[in-house]
Amino acid sequence: MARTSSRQLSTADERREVVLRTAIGAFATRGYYGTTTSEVAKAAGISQAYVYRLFPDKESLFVAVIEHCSTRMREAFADAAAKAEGTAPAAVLDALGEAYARLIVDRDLLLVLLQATCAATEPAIGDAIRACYAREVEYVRAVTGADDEAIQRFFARGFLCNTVLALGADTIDAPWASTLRTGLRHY
Amino acid sequence: MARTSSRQLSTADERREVVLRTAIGAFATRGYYGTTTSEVAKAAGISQAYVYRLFPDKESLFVAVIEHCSTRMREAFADAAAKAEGTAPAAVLDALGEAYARLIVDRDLLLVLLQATCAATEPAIGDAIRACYAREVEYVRAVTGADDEAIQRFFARGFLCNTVLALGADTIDAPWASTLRTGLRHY
DNA sequence: CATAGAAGTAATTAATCACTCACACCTGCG
DNA sequence: CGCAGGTGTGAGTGATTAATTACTTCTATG
Repeated sequence: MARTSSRQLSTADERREVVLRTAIGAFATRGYYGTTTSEVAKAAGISQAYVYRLFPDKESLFVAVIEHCSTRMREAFADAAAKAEGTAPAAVLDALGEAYARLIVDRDLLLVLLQATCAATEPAIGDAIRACYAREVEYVRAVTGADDEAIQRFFARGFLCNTVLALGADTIDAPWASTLRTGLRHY
Repeated sequence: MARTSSRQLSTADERREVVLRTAIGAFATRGYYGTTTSEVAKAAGISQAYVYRLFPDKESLFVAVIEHCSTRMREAFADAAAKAEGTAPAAVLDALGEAYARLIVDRDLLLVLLQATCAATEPAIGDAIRACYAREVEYVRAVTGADDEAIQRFFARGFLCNTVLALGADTIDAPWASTLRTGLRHY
């Protein structure tokens, strides 16, 4: 039978999806070490024990979250790149920047990647976030054809955005904050 | 009597200094939540209990570490700015960039600021790191006379450096890593 | 020398953590 | 219906944590 809405239980795969999505918010605000599995469970509306049915351990869950965010980011880039295909490197980069600006509406998605960077000394997490940025950089290179310098500028701008978000500088009315925000698109 | 080297005990102020300096390394690698007061104590060569004689709690210690790093950074900028005083904004900014490149030799100093950014949802830590960047940005503005865009570029480059360091991308031999490193000075 | 007070710690506390296990409930299928 | 297997949890486990307490050792000074 096709999945009916009269079902009370979800399949494990559906639950995993829910946990993954809700865990983003938790990890984004308090990072890997600062987030407890109970908080994740509560956010997902399940018991803490069941988190361990869906993921072998906290580290695996965090790595899965990283990969989820990384994938969503690349999908957003792919959308933008498809529309700007064949134009000059600078134009494609600009389209990707636009995609990034729209992505930023969901602050948590980018903050998770920042948090992952901060927890990169944990081997499995370091591997995951490095792989994420490796894919990201090579994807941008492939789709834009831009040179090293332009790609670097693109990512530097991204990291700036992340920092502004993490500091809450996007909602602070002070010269230093608006200087860091200069020219950043937001929706 | 002037402080003799035959003393076995340090003064509390001396100890506080030592703890502050050694705690930088601990907090830099595992962040605020991930670092235990025992690790800090061990690194400083004192008992865990004595950490609480020198600082009221873990949060105050971390805030003190942030301020210590922030101060050292501004001192480095002040040195560089003094030498480049009176030259064009771009030249002063370049001198500050050079100072930053030399500062980066001590990875931990910058990583602490990155970790503080990630823990900025903790109110006291957020206040400290925001104040740090507020001072930093306004200092750079005052000493260079550069416009918003140039200052923003300067900090974006700094955040890029921090991320490269945190990822270990400075020692990775892969295209994505060297693309992110493009043109970055290092010593 | 005696002693006040500072330097320093071992031992402990209460809370919280990641993780486990035994068990209950639900659901599709023969 | 019966029952196999998937969904889900309550009630723990031992380890670790930030923070405290009660105590010892050192040292400057009168």
